Amino acid sequence: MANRDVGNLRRGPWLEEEDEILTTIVGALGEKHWDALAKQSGLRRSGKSCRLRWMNYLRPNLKHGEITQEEEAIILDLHKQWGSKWSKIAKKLPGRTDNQIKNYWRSHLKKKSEAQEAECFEVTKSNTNQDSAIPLCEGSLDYTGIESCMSGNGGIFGISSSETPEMCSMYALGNDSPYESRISEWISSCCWSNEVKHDEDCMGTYTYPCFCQLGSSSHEESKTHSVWDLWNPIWEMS
DNA sequence: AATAGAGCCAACCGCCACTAA
DNA sequence: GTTAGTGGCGGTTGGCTCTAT
Repeated sequence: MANRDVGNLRRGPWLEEEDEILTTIVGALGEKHWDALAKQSGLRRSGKSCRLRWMNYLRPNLKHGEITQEEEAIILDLHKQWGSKWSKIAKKLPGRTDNQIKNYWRSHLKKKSEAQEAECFEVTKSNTNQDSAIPLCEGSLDYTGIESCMSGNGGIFGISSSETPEMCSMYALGNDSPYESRISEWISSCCWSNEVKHDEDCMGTYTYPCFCQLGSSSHEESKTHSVWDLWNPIWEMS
């Protein structure tokens, strides 16, 4: 990466000497007032650049090694819950920066996650002779499917099976949607019912009877997936 | 050995929120 | 209430390294 000086400011990779100066000045002045700190340091760097270098590389207690399997599992799980809230996820992984996690996600986990997402698609062309399958877990939600999947215990929306998909949609998108508070009830009830098999921590994958709509035909089958995959698209839309 | 393509990651950019004047 | 300054965040860029051909 070539240095690209702009005006009086240096850009591009940091030199060892610059790191030493920045470490010294942050030690003396603290992690604040980055613009003033940058000027006082004599570094030809912007305050933003100094802050970024400190936060992502020089800060004490940062972990520079590889992401562990435990950390990877946490990232995957939290990304399912929160999406690309990297700084929020980073707070749960001491020593890791949001930038590290973001880069790791893009280069290692995105494909893995997408592969898991693909499992959500009801690809049963051979069974139905349909050319296209309707994804129940993607952004364009099929509320009929969701309702059917989730209504066994009242559903996370608080609907009964007699209510319409439109009502389901309305609840999910409304400001006073009850799903957020009901989801924990739903999870706990599912965990202890015969209807849904659960894994060890009750927050991972579930197998539940699922009513699948494929084009004009439909069928019923068992489905194993994370509850968050059903919940997140709704959360993002609300 | 040379080259192309993919993957990785540090750094930058632009936007937004917050705060003080 | 408005404006300017600042910090924080997520998305993007681009150079370096590795791997396959």
